[in-house]
Order: sequence, then structure tokens, then C-alpha cells
Amino acid sequence: MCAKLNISFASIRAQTAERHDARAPNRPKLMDTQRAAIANNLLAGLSESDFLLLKPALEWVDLNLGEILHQPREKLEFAYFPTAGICSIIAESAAATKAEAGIVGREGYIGWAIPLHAGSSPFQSVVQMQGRGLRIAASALQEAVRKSPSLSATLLKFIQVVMVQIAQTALVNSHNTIPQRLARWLVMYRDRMDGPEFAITHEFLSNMLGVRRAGVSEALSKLEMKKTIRTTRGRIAILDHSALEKLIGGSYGVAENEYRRLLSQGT
Amino acid sequence: MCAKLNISFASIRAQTAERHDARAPNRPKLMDTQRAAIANNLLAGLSESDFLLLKPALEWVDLNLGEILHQPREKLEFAYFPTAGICSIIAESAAATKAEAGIVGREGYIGWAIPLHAGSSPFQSVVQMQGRGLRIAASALQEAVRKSPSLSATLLKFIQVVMVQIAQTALVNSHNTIPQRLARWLVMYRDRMDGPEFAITHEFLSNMLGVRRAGVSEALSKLEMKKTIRTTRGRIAILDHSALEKLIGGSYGVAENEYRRLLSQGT
DNA sequence: CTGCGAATGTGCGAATTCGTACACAAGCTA
DNA sequence: TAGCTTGTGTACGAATTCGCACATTCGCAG
Repeated sequence: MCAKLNISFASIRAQTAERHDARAPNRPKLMDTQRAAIANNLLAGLSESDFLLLKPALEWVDLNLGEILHQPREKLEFAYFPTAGICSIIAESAAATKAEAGIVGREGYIGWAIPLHAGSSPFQSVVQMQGRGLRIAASALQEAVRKSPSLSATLLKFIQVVMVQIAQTALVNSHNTIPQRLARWLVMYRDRMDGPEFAITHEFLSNMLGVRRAGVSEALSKLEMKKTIRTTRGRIAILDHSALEKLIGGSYGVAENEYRRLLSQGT
Repeated sequence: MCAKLNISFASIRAQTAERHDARAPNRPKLMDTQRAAIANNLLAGLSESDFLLLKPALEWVDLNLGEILHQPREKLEFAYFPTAGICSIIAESAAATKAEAGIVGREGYIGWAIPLHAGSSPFQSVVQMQGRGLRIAASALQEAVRKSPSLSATLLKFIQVVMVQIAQTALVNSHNTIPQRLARWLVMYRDRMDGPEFAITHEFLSNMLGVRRAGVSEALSKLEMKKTIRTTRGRIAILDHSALEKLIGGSYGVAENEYRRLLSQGT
């Protein structure tokens, strides 16, 4: 069952990975007229008419490492549909403690406050893996959502998925060890990347998980001893995806299943 | 600043607490025609026309302790607008580990999957504090939402609030000690109760927080030594709300602030 | 009033994580 | 190649939490 979830979610990855051949930097306007050719699953899954509603307002943007897409409590100017790269949603307290609540790659979008009529949110959205994507002005998205119930439904369904993901994060944070939380993080990131290897430092991971840097180093070496990953300076390669999943103990797959149920067309 | 948030959220409590005088048990049909007389803040804040859309389908129900309102992955039959009592939203993993992700009292509703077009969700909704409220069939709510954008907006805004609450839970679970997490729990429950005292066992709290029962006992006695609470067998009384807030360290108030920003009319 | 089950207080060793610190290694720049 | 910055491995005492266990106390039913 776990394997099945994984396969199906991985297949989403496979379907779109090869389409992302847009190497030309900084294309100012949308060139692909075929929505299916866009490597963002949400956009690719829209009906032709829904896509046409968005199309005039969509524009390509690079998502640069560390770029802050949304600042807490500031009005959201754009929603982003990544076609490559990963953004993470960071919750912070008044005391400035931070932790990653969820992540979004090309399977979704960020800027949920727009369809939720909230205008802004207390979350910060940051680009964690470099990539690119399409963005749309908040007002344009709002207008399109008003016109199309089916577009609205798609965007709202993804919010359901994200809620589940965040709740699973809460669950994992209270019940699981650092190696387990780390394994979950690695698997979730890997699902949204093209390759099994990515550039990441222990320091970075410690910030995401909200633990000591040294704790991450220890946990990584534990995982490496089990041959599930391989680490070199500044990079980590996933060797055994399913072994990592098993390590987590049932908290991986819940959000992925919800995504599949609500948003994976076909299959 | 923290105090201000607290006052405003507490004032919501004060506004509606005395209105809940519906002592007659099991009234089968809605008697109050004045929506403002209904002690659920979301319903009370609706426009007259939005409320009339819902009214024919609303019915009073008792919310009995331990009652399961939504089972994970089962189709949602009803949404619930509590007027008294507290429901909690529980996330669980495939390995059956559970933790409370968020709570809802008379300030909101449960059944978010309905406006999100999800039909069901992997969460479990359970009555944690006995009370009563109004429920509406999923199909009726869906129909009403389709007709009224403003009703839809209200329900979606509350989902934003809940997302923030769940994300704060994730943050607290990874950064804070048991006494702090306990303090947060107590404060959040107290905000949704009429009085400062409620019946609760350590065992129950340990399940909600996902820690040992003995850990809760220790944490409670620490809080009691600081004169912030008073415990007797099977019950806990809040003595110093603001001291508890300070203990938590900035993670309380974020969701409450978001609620105030989006949903507290007037003031 | 007595007995019983539920709730609570406490203890103990083990495991985990923390805070902090320091040494080493890798890769870049001059 | 030398030097510097950044990333990583490791250490150690302290604090926290865990798992488990057992004794006590409270409140209700008989």
C-alpha cells in the first residue's frame, strides 16, 4: 500500500519531469499555448477554458534560491505555480522561532490566501530549491476564480492537501525522532525533484526541522549507515526511497494519498 | 501586544457566552429566527440573506463527549457549528499514532472538506467538551455556498485560520517543552469555554499532546507551582491566563490574531 | 461504611536531544 | 600553493522525555 502510494506520486514526477526543457533563461511571456505542456500539475490538469482564463495573466519567473515569495502579514501580490524547484512554507512565532510547515513543488501552487479570501497570511514562503514557474497577480487570480467554479475547486482541493501535509508535520514533530523526521523531509523533497541528489547543507536542514545542526549530522550518518542515502559535502543523494519511507512509520503517504485522490487526473 | 490579542479574543467569548441560554434539551428545529442570537460566531456574523440560505437546513444537535463527528476518509455527512463545547481535529498516521492538530469551538465550524470540495478528509473530528450546536447536511451547505460568494468567503476565511492554528501546532511540537505545549493547550481550550474550569484527565491530555501520561502530571504540577492553574482530581482551573500565555513564548496569538483580522466583525 | 476502579504522584534507568565547543576537511580565492 | 571561509564530525555534561512500574488517593457504587 505504501509502495503503491509512492509509485503513483512518483509517476506524477515522471510524467512531467521530461517536459521541463525550458532552458532559455528569463522568457518574459508565456510561450507554451498547450497547457498540458506546462510542467505544473495543477495547471496541466485544468480544463482548456479554465486555463485560458489564467493564461493572459501568467508570466514566467525564475525562482532563485532563498528568494522570499511571500512575507508574513504582507499582502500577497502573486500566486506561484512552480514548474521546477521547491518552495517551503514557514511558520513562525512572535518569538521568531521558525519551522517548516509544508512544502510545494510543481504538484501545486503557493498563495493559498488568495482563494481563501485572506489577502495575506502569517506564513513565509521561501524558495528552497532553485527552479522556475509561472506567477499570476493576486487580483487576476481572484477574478478568474470568481468566474470559474471548477478552477476554484481545483485550487481549494490543493489547500486540503496542504492542510493534511501540515497536520502530518505536526504529528511527526511530536511523535518521531530526528532521523525519522529527517527521512520524511528527504523523501518529500525527493518527490518534488527531478533527480535523487540535491545540494543541501546540514545547517539548512537543522533550520527546517527546528533542531541542532549537530543533531542533523548524527541523524544523517545513521541514515547513511543503513545505506538509504549517501552524503558528500553539501549534497545528499537518496539511495533507497522505500527504505526511508518505512523508517518514517506511517506518517508518509497520507498527504500524498489525498493529493492523488483529489487532483491526479487520469490513471 | 499579546495582551491585546488575548483581550479581543476573550471578548468574543464574552459577547456570546451569555446568549447560550438554550437549556431546553433536544429542540428538534431551529427556533431562533435572529441569527445574531445564535451563539456561534460564524453564523452570527453572516448577513441576513446568507443566514436565510442556511436556515432551512440547520438543525440543533447535542455534542456529546467522545462523539465522533467525522471519521477519517469517510464521506462528510454534516458540517457542525458549535454553540457550546469543543471539537478537536485529530491527525493520524498509517501506524495509528494520533495527535490533536487543532480545535474548534463556537468561534468556527468543522467540516472544512465541504467548502474545499474534498468530500472527506484524513482527519478525525471528536467532541472533546460536551456542548451543542447546529449542523447542516453537506449537500445543503454545498448548495448554499454555490449560491452565495459571501457565505463561501466566510467559510474559507475560517479555513485560513485553522491552517494557521495547525501550523502553529507543528511549530510548538518541535520547539517547545511539555509544560509549554500544555500551557498552550489549556489557554486555547479556556478561550472556547464559558468558565475557567473544566473536567479533564491527565490521560486525556497525554493523548492530545502525544506524550506520556506521567509527563503531563509532571508538567501540570510545574504549572500549578507557578500558581497559573489549580488542579483537582479530574479537573483543572485556569488561574492566570496571561501568565500561561507568556510561558508559551510567542506561539500563542498568531492564529487568534488571524481570526480577529478576518472574521471578527465590528470592533 | 466498605470496596473497587479510575486518576494521580512518584521513582528509576535508558534513550534522546540540547547547548556548546573544537578540530578537521573541502573547496574557493588570491 | 597558501590562506580563508564554509561545511562536517565529534565530544561531553545537562536537560528533557521515555517506558515502565508501583503505591496512593479520590469518588462512586453497593
